[in-house]
Amino acid sequence: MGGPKKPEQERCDAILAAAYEIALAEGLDAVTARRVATAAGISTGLVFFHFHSKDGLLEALLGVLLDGTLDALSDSDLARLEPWDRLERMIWVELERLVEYHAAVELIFAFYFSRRDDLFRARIEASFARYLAAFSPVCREVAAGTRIQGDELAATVVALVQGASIQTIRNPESFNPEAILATLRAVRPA
Amino acid sequence: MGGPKKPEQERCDAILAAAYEIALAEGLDAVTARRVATAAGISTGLVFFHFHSKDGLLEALLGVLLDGTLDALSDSDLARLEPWDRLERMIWVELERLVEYHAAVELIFAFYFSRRDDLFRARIEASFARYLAAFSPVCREVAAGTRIQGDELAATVVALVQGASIQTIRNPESFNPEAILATLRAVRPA
DNA sequence: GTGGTCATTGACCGGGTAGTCAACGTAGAG
DNA sequence: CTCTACGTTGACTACCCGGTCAATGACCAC
Repeated sequence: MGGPKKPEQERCDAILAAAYEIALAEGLDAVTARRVATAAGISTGLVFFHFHSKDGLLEALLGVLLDGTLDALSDSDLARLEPWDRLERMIWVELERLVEYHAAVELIFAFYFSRRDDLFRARIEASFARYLAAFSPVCREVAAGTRIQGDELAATVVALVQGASIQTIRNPESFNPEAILATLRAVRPA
Repeated sequence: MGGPKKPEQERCDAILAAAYEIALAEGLDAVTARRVATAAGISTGLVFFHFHSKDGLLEALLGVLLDGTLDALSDSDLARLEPWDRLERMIWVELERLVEYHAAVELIFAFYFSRRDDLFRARIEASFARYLAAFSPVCREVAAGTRIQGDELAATVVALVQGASIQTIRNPESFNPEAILATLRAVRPA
C-alpha cells in the first residue's frame, strides 16, 4: 500500500481530467468513482479522499464544464458598434461557441436533467441567468425608439440562443448558425 | 404464489401509469422495476413479463410521454388566417402547451440526455423533426415576397420554440409566452 | 370434472455502486 | 535518524439493480 505523493491541486486536476474524458466519451452515467480512479491511474479511495463524495466530484466536474463553455460571454470590445450590430455580433459569437463546445454543452444539459434537486441546477441556473444579464443591456438599446420592449426582446433572444444550443446537440454537423442570423437581419427594424 | 389475472392491456396500462407517476414525482432515475411494481401493487417479475426488459418499459413510457405532449401540432383549422397570423397563432398555441405540460417535457429531455445511444433519441428526434415539418409551410408563406428565407425562418422558429421549452422547465411560473409573442409582433414585416 | 394455457409470485443470482478503513509509504521537520 | 503528518491503497461492507425461474394459482375449453 501507499505510493508516491502529489500535491492536492495536481491530483484533483488529474482526477477531474479523467472524469471529464469519461463523461465526454461515454456520458455522465459512466462517471463512477472506480472508472475515474482507473483512468487516472490511482485507487478508488483516493477519489473520495480528495472529493469526499461522488456528488463532490460531479460538482467539481460541473464547475469545469461551466467555466470552460458558458462563462466567456462579454460585449466589452463591441461598444463601438451600433446596438443592433452589437446584438447580432453577440448572438453570432455565442452560436459559434455552441457549435464548438456542443459536446460540453450536452454534458451540461445532462447534468441539468439528471437530477431535480438544486445541487447541480442552481449552478447551471446561475450560468443561464448570466445569458439574460449579458443580453439585456444591448437589447434595451436596440428596443429604444421602436415598438419592441427591451426586456421582452432579451427574453426572446435568450430563448433563441438556448434553442439553438439544443439544435446544435441534436445535429452538430447540419446546424447552421447563419440561418438564424440571416433571419434576424431580415427582420431588423429600420 | 399466483394471483388474480387481468387482461394484458389493462396490466400494461397500470404499470405504465405507475412508472409515469414515479417519473414525474422523482425523476427518471427513480423508475426501477421494483419501485414500479410496488407502486402498481404487483410483483417485480410481472414487470419483466409484460415489458421484457427495463428498456422496454422505458421505451413504452417514452411513447406515452410523446403521444401526450408533442404530437398535437397542427394548423388545420387556421387556414383562413393570414400567413403571419397563422404563424403567430401556432407559436402561441405551442408555447401555452409547453407551459401546461412542462413536467412531461422535462421528462422527455431527461430521456434525451440520459442516454447517448439511439434507443430513445431516435424517437424523440422524430418528434422534434415534426416541429420543423409543421412550421415549414407557413414559414415559407410568411417569407414569400420578403427578404426572409422560408427555411431559415422555420429553423429560427423551431429554435425559438425549443428554447422557450427550456425556459418553461427552468421556471414554469415566471416564464411568459406573451413576451416572445410581443417581440414577434413588433418585428412583423410590413 | 379435467387438462392446459398463461398470468403471477417472490426468492434468488450476479454484478456494479458509493463509501469506509486499517494498514502502509512517503516526505519533510526537528 | 526519528517522528509525525498525510497521501495512498485496495479489500471490504452494505445496498440496490436488472433479470431469471420454478412453483403456483386462476381461468377456459371441452
